[in-house]
Amino acid sequence: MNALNSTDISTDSSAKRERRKEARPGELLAAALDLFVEKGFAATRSEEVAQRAGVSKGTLFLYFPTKEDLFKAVVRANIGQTISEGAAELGQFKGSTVDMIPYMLQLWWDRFGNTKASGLSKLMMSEATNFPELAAFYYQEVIEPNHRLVKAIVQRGIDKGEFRPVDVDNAVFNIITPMVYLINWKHSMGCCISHEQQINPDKYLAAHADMVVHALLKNNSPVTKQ
Amino acid sequence: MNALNSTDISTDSSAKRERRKEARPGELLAAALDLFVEKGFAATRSEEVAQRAGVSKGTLFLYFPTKEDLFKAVVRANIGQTISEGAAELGQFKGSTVDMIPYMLQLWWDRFGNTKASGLSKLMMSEATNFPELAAFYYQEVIEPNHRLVKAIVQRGIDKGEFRPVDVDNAVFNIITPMVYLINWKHSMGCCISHEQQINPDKYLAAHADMVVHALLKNNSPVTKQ
DNA sequence: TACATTACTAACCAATTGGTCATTAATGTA
DNA sequence: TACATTAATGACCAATTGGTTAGTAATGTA
Repeated sequence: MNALNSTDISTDSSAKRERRKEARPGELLAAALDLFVEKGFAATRSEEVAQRAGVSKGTLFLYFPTKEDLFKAVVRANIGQTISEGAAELGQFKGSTVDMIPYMLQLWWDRFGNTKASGLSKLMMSEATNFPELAAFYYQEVIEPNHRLVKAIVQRGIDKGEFRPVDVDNAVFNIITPMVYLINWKHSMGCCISHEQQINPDKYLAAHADMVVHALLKNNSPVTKQ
Repeated sequence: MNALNSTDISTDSSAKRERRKEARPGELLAAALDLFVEKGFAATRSEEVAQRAGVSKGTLFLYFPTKEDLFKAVVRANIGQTISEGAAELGQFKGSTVDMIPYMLQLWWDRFGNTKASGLSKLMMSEATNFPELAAFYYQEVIEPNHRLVKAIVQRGIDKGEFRPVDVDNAVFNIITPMVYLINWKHSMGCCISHEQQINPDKYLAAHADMVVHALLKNNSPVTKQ
């Protein structure tokens, strides 16, 4: 496009060539995360990744030897920190476990669910069978620690006499899976349906917290707030 | 392999050529479902689909003009019947809603979750953004009816005075999403982790039903069975 | 200003693969 | 048995794309 003004040699397309060795990997990883999450690994063209990061395809392969390496780097770059942070923050919670549940869910949403990194969840689910070793890595670095964290909270509630003695390991799923579903939804079906069918995260979160607390509570004595 | 016994002309590879016009589409769709679920749409080679169905690539394109058409046919071929069946079966349930919940979950698992068709869930989640119109179709043909069904049951419990008056629309998610998670897990991470980390569907289902019932129950008076 | 270094580019290559089509052979029929 | 029909094949094509590399230009330095 813009084929006319050929007087000036420097067309729009040939912007200034920049050398920014330190910034490239991060920008490429960010672009790749976006595209992988949106289109899947195989359906994403590596040149597209480069383009979105503002470099040529050659530059992409300068920093990541293969497309698979790029994928692995994307996963590795976006996990780890959040869970340990959240665990630390929850560790010093002093209130009742009943209050802790909605607090934890909100924290999880703010720090992960509402973040670009949450796209990893759907990405890993989609590509798990294509990258088994990476899926196993994701399991032990993300899923398993998350389960341990939630399990500890449920156990705390039981130990303090707030919760009834449930099957803790399976109760964890009841707490976590609706959250995971919400983020996966956001990155898949959520893009394809009409506005009025969208899930409202705030209401969803509140209702879920309410359900979880009632499911665990020993008796139905009035909860802190409605 | 097996390059020696060239005496017999009919090698293993050249089996008898069969003409089975009626059976081909179904076999191709079954093969495609397997592979799409396992590897994703883009990562699945159409020749592989043909091979698994026992035909040549040419035959595949004889029945499905393009790979996308094949994908759409796979989705369309695997939805519809189960939901209405389940709805009918649940419609004539006469017991308490408390008993209806585990019954429904088990029914859902037997009729859908434990079936090849359950792979559709992960498939649609993976490819939703690549096939938005198909995702919307899946939403209104599968997801929405499912939600309506579960919603009716929760509403029944409230109307009969068994359940407390919860936010019905969001409570539905609490019931459904752990089930969806289970089948998605089975087709993704489940393939990549060690045996002792696997989810036990029976325990998972039982624990989930227990949680749901307790979450909805008006008071904690003893439930039918432990 | 001349030179060395290297981040970056773009043209290019080789392999893959969705899709086509002329040919082949299974089946029905007279 | 001869012929017509058509389901099925597999060699083939064109387009795509992961990955390479020779060359270019930005930057530091003497």
